[in-house]
Amino acid sequence: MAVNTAETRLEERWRDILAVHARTMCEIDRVLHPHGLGASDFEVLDLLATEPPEQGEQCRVQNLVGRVHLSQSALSRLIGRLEKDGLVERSVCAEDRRGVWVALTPKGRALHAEVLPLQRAVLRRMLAGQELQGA
Amino acid sequence: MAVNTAETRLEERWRDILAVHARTMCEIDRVLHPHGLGASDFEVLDLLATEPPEQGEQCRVQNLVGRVHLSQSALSRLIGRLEKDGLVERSVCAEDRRGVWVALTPKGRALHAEVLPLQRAVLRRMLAGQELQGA
DNA sequence: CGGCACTAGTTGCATACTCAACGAATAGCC
DNA sequence: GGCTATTCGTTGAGTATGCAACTAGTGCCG
Repeated sequence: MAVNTAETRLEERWRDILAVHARTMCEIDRVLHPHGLGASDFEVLDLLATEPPEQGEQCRVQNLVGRVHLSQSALSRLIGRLEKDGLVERSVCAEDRRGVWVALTPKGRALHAEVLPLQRAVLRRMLAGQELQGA
Repeated sequence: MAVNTAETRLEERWRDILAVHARTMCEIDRVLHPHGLGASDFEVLDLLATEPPEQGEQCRVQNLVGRVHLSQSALSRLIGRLEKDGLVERSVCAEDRRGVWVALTPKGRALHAEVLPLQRAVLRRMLAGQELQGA
């Protein structure tokens, strides 16, 4: 019975994660959609925006993979879409010519600043009352 | 500063959820793939398997939507795939002929029993250390 | 130099997802 | 009965994703 209980709690916890994830993700998508962004797009923009500014918000694709929960190919295409929309710029990395620098354009920075409060608001709304951890 | 901290914690919590979700989901997929299942497939099988047995593990599609984090159309196609693989059976609901009953076949029940321990193991592995679920 | 292994990023292909539109059955209302 | 609104499930179209294969560049060892 003790084992059974532990199993059940694990199961419940997983269901919770699934539920919170789905609801929040969906809501972020919904809120960002009018601005032409999806949740993953925002994640990348956000990462670039919070890069050490001395880098000029520049970042190797390599650095992004592993911080976003996306395959390398998906990230490549995502950056392609962002570039097409004029939100980021790609440039070859001089030191290692295999690499690609990705940088936020002014437009990208502006859009990020615009939608950041929206995303935060969703987080506050969806993650509140969920305080199972912390404290 | 206080507000800023709260924002940051929210952000961190969201990142945690994202990370745990991605890692666990991916691992479940990896473990289930050799058996021809994905994570969503298992979720539906699991739901059907834990239905009140007096129903004969039968369930309306309607009941499933809302318990899986999938659109109705995605669920419809998923059930289609499961049916094609002989894991579930569809039948029209006599009382409300718009509805569709979905029932586990013996093969489906057997496969569920086979992979359940695998999924549980992943949960134990990935969700442990994330939170000492005390008690 | 030449060759081999490895890494970075992109692309072809197959698959699964969402949204919107649809067809069928039901429920309510006159 | 007949009519409209609603619900249930499926299907069409467009998009995002992952895997595997590919190109290009680097590093190492001979």
